[in-house]
Amino acid sequence: MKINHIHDFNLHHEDAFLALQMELKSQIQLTKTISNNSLQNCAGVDLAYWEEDGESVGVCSMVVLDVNSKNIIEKVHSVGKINVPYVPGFLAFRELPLIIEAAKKLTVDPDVFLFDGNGYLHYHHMGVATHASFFLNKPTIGIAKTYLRIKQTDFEMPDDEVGAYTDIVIDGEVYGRALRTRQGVKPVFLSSGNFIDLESSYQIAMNLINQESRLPIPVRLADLETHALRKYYQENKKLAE
DNA sequence: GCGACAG
DNA sequence: ATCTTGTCGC
Repeated sequence: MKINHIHDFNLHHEDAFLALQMELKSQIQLTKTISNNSLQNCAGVDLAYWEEDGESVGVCSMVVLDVNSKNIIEKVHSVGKINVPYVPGFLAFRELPLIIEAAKKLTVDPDVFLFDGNGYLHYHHMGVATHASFFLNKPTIGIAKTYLRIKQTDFEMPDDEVGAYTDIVIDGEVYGRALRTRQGVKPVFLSSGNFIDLESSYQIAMNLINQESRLPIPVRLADLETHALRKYYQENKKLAE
């Protein structure tokens, strides 16, 4: 698929990262409603890391699912050296290079991308799901497994029922939801990435939950895929020595 | 010094 | 994210 060129990553300092986040946050659009009926396919995105010759290496995999049949339409991935360290609030800068590289390999255009991480639920509304949307030009949704505490605001635990949620409100604004995707399992933290509203994000995410995981199927599959790919690359590395 | 900290 | 064993439950 075609990728927007909005900026490169030759900037490696937090103040530059912050300036870029402030610039992009003004372009976020969270009013669009997207119904499950209008959805054809949905992509899940995740990364895994390991060390190789003292360097950090990562693999990003995208799994595209047909929303109706729940069948896998396409799988792509990218591998490469990771040059940016993880800093809370700046995850996108670490993961985007491989995300973009993987997206370029897609032959289908997913209607929506689901990310392992936050979107609007972020210090500056610029989680990886939101930031990636500017490159992908597609609606994105963020699904984080642990809570990112913003302005000392804790989340309210939702009831232990499938689909139950509590809005995460900070300074009077709804950032996202603590969402119980499965009964008896810890909630996930849902937020819009971009080009979609929170309620649609919720409906789409819940429609992709099965008994396998608390994560939407495409994200879960991408998660499994990155682990399998890491194992594959590490074993090939050993064979090469 | 201590706690916080998406992945 | 990753390092790791057993263990409880469907």
